[in-house]
Amino acid sequence: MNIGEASKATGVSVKMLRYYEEIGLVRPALRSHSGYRVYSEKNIAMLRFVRRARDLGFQVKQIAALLDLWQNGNRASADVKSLALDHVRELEQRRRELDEMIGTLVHLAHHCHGDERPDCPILTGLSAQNETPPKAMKKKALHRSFAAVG
Amino acid sequence: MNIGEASKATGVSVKMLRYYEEIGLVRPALRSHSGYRVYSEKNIAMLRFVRRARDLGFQVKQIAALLDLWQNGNRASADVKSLALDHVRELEQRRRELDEMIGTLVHLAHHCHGDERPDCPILTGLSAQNETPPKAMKKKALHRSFAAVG
DNA sequence: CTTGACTCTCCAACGATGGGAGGGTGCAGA
DNA sequence: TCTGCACCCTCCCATCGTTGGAGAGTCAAG
Repeated sequence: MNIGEASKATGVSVKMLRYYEEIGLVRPALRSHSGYRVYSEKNIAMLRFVRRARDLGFQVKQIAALLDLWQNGNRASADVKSLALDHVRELEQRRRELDEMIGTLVHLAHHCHGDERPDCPILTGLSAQNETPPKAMKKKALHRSFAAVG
Repeated sequence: MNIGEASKATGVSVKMLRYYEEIGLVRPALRSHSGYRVYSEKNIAMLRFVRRARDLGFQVKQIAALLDLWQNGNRASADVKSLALDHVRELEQRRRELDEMIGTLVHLAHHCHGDERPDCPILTGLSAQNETPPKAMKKKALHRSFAAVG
């Protein structure tokens, strides 16, 4: 199977297939006589696994750990569950942050008459003296990103 | 006010202060005789505004629009409200996606006994034949990131 | 004058992804 | 066989917001 077919079969873009190989998330694919990557059904299954984990918001490093467990017959399901639940907690944390943002914005927007007049509580709220109104934001820096590709 | 003090006063890191200037989000700061950036109270207020908008998950481009509105006395509050509500919708979309991930993961984890045995429904769920179980993921690619710095 | 804390600019990295250039390959049809 | 097209290869660059460091200059206190 060529890389294009593998891409269609897994939902992972050609670019990402090469990238995952480059960063060592998956083992380098075999090559044809002319240097084309060749994928087996086993490879395809693994890549589908990777894609689903990405869809669930796992980061590549976490997926590497999951792949290890997946391929290791001696794993304990507790290890997998622990990884998964750690991730759930992280997602829930992000969710709380989103909730807070949404709440604040909705609150501000609710007090904005939204007509042609220039005075707007959203802007005055944003330029208020203290913390982001009305609740304080978390203090720890964080940096998250995720993507779902279809 | 030097850049370090401005950073403390606004909660924006020194690095980001220079970056925001570089990308044109804020006007270049005045300079002292020796080339140090000097910030006025007005600058500080503007930077606080920027930081709060970032805390609310606005992207830099959106903040630029907000800053325009903030500084433009002739703005219509409807414009601000519209921007804010657009953003709320985007945040809500992200939240739905998070919810779906969390739901799927919790469902999988719930069916995992989580002991020393190797068989684990989380892994088998991830390697299932079809879409990410149990619900299909969204099809459109998306790429989001946010940060809160304290 | 030295020392340390600050500042400057420039360059690189992160994470995951997309885009494109410039070149080789494989296969089908004329 | 030649041509053309779709595919593949490896590079490099851009994104977005942010951090880190190197190498050099500046400021103020001791």
